[in-house]
Amino acid sequence: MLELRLVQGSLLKKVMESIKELVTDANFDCSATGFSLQAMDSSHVALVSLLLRSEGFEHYRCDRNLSMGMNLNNMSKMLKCAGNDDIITIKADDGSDTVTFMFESPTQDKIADFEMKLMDIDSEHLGIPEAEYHAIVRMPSSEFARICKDLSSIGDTGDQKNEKLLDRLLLAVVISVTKEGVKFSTRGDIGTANVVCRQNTTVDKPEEATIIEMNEPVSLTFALRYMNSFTKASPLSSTVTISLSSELPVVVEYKIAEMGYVRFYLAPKIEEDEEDNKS
Amino acid sequence: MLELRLVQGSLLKKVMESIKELVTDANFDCSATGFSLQAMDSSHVALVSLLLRSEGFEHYRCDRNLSMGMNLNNMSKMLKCAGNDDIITIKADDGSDTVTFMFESPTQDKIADFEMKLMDIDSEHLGIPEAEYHAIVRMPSSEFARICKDLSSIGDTGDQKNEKLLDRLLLAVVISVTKEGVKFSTRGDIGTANVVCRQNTTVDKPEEATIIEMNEPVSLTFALRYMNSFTKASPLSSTVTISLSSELPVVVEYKIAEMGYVRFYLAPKIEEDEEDNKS
DNA sequence: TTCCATCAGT
DNA sequence: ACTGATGGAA
Repeated sequence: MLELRLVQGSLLKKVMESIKELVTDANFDCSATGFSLQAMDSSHVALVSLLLRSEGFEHYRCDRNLSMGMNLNNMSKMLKCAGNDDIITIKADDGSDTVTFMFESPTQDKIADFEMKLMDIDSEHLGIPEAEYHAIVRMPSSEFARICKDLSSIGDTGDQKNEKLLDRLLLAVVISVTKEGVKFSTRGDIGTANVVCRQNTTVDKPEEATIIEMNEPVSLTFALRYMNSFTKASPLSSTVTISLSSELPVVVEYKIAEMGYVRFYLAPKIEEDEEDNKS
Repeated sequence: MLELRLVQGSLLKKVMESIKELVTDANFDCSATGFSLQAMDSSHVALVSLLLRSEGFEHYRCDRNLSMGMNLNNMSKMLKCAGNDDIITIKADDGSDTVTFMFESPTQDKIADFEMKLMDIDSEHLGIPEAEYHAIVRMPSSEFARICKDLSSIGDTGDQKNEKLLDRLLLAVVISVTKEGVKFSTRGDIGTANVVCRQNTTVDKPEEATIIEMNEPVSLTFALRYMNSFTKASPLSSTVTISLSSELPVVVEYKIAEMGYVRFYLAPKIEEDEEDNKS
């Protein structure tokens, strides 16, 4: 028997919006600790890790560990039927092959329940080791999203030809961190772009700060399209944390207030010689 | 060496938005006087003339006259990466085939630079003679935009058939000026429309006035779709000036505070007989 | 291409 | 606080 009651239902809606572009099917794991998910994106390049701790739920009952395979598109469709102020309850009976989402309007005038079939999904649960990172950048999530979007537009010729679409998929961003700041760079058909954000802790609101913790300078290249996908999680948190080490996947983390986080992992591209890039 | 620093970067963003629908590629001319552009629209019917005087820049360095061919779509993409409060600097080295746009956030915490390739563009620079106009109308730019939009909707059947699209392209507006006011008229599928604006100088704010300077009455016909394109410049100025003479192109001018103007020139349609229009 | 949601401006 | 506009998703 599983019954998880989440007063701030919009959180769950936002979580789904933030990961469903990347992941189509995934196992949600429930334990006494919380409600979590770990899944590779469909092209097996990026990894998504979600945790909603049990303490964040108004009511959390999970008699035994349970792994529920869901199609995230279908789940997202159901969650869209919940109002933003609705209380969401997730229920599953032992041995059942379905899960039920229940939505209560704030006034209790409307109560909806949606039942969805579960799926069997193979998945190796990767242990993700804690690592020391060369550099950790914390910045406003909106600013990070804006930069990723701006840099994408540089590689976007507006051309709808397949060849150009491919370019867009391959467009890379170089993220370089020094003590002074973090630099995002790209090179596209119409030109090049560099955006530098200086460390800045002297702002009115702490969530507007850009904070850099650096042990050693680091410069890594990533596929920009994944970064852009990650920024779909911006509504979850006003800040984002980007943790970088050479030869390690970058971690882009959005904390979920009182509950946990969504983390995205992405392996860097191996830097090729300029000549190779040109060819 | 060219280096132009514009504190109110949003001006340049607005300028681009106002002309990029009409012109796809154009030469920007830099001289000690200022930063200017003159270009025909892609169908060679309308002419755009832009001037940003050097005095309007916080810093203006232009060692020698320079003509830089740019694709306005790409330039516009880059300028969209600038925040509305950013300071924009345009830079080009002598002999370089690129131009660099630099954007500084007001707090200086974010500095972006975008480099764009220049193009070779043939263009005859037309000398535009100063002329005496039969009538000059000054009115709020928002009102002019609203009228053009409203009149367009009369010719717009909402029908997406090619035949109807063609109608929309050919839809004409008659602008008639008398001492009493200015009249905008059109005739479309669903009916006819006349909007008369009376001279009116007794308003609270000068930018709300409608002022008519008239030497002799004039009535001219123009393609409405170009007028609608011109009104994209409305964000640049709260007033617009429309200068009319029979047999001369109309001039639709938006002044740019402290800096210059954007002017649009459009030749009148030769009035045909009513019968001919119907056929 | 159309519709919806989010953001900015009034 | 409301409306319009723009950008993203279906």
